[in-house]
Amino acid sequence: MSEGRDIQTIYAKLRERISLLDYPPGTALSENRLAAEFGVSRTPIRQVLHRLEFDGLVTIRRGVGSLVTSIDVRYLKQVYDLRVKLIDVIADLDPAAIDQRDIARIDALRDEVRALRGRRDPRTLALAYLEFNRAVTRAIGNEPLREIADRLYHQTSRLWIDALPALTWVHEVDAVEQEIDDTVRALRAGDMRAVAEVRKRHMIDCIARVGAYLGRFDAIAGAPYTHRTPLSPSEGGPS
Amino acid sequence: MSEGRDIQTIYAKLRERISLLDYPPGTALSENRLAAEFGVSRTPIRQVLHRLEFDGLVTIRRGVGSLVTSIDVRYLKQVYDLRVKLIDVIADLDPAAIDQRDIARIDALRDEVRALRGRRDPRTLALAYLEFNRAVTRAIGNEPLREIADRLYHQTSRLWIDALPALTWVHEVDAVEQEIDDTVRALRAGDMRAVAEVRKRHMIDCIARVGAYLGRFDAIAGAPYTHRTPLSPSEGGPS
DNA sequence: CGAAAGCGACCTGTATACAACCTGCGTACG
DNA sequence: CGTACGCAGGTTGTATACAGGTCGCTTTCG
Repeated sequence: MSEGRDIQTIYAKLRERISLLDYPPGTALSENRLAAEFGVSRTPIRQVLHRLEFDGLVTIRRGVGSLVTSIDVRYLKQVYDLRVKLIDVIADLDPAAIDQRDIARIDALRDEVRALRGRRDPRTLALAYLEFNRAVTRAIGNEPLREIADRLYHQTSRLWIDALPALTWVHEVDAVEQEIDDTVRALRAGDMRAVAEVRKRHMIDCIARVGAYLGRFDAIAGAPYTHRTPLSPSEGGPS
Repeated sequence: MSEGRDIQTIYAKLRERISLLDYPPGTALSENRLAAEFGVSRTPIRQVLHRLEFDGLVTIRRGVGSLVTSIDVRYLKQVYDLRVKLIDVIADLDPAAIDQRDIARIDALRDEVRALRGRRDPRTLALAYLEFNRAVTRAIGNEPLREIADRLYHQTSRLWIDALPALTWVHEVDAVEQEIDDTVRALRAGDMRAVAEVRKRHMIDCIARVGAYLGRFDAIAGAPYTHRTPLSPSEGGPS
């Protein structure tokens, strides 16, 4: 059916589905079902699932299944802290040559996002931001750092997307559009330091907004945040 | 034969063998041979090899084999630059509680290293430094950063070990002993900032020494460094 | 004698059969 | 009625058979 038969394509598709919450936390990803969908055997599917487990997006439990991980705020707080620090590192190390087509693509994304102002469509907004992030990440010259940044982004992206329905729609759209606009301007000026500052500021702002939704994200140090459709009902208390 | 049948153990063993140059660059790691050695089938071995490929320590080529990667100086230069920058990030983020046993272990390692001053044994020195690094890495409180630091270290460790025979033995032993000594002192004082500074300084010094051996490591921007026993003879020119 | 084609041994990639394991439901028993 | 046991269905883990590919040696032909 679906014609993405090579492993890398399958990996990219599944990761995007998880990142965009097409597979919400707790979803069981059966190897047999995925194998049937992509027209391959379990073997390459297993390979992909194990890599997703390494990425922290899936938990494989023998006899149970491969489950999309819950959004662990305690852990993601660490990832966010790290990502903010890495922004400076990205700016300090040598940047890559920026492809003009990437800049044009980002420019187009800004218009796409602006058009979403009147239409509440969290998934499309999230997808646009994912593409924006992908283009910006390509500007990281240090190869290992580029891979690390990509991995860390996909770990945290779900948190914002999950919070989207509870946040003020127009506010979020405007924030994304502004970030894209500021970034495109800094990219055109060739000022990677400015790009870094823009990303850092917007990331911190985003953390603040999501944190307000979660109820003091900063202060969280104890129990992990369980998704609204949690896997383990042990947190739910007696019914 | 070898009783490390679980995947994690096999992974750790193979990674250490590669890191310590027990498997020099270009070594062919046959799935069948490894499966026989560890008493398992090809399946778990494949899983380990693919993870090692993701770590940049192995290249899997269909029809050829799983080959230990060559020491690519151009790439490792990026890794080194990144690791130096990450030292500061490690110091900025919250540290983990340091286990007193780790400090004691490090203290013991210093004596082990000192004893090596009169006996030229690169592998034992490298193993000691690997253990030292492992203990220090455990002090990184930020979990994703801890994993990243571990991964990056194992990518670069081979470069120094490979250069060891060409460097001044006593000089290298003294450098390691001094780094361990300085680190243990900073750890006992609970000053993570100082630990970071020590590590950064020693890392930069090490880069300089190895760079001298490679002939201006800093200036390298072109062809990758091919190991003395290179895999692809395409670099050798016409015979 | 040289070069090229062919073949064989070995390798990884994929598919599949089987083993080990977990979960939930039905049933039987206290 | 409640609890505990057992079994059935589904899941991942492992082993293995087969397909596809690469390399080097041998052989054969120019």
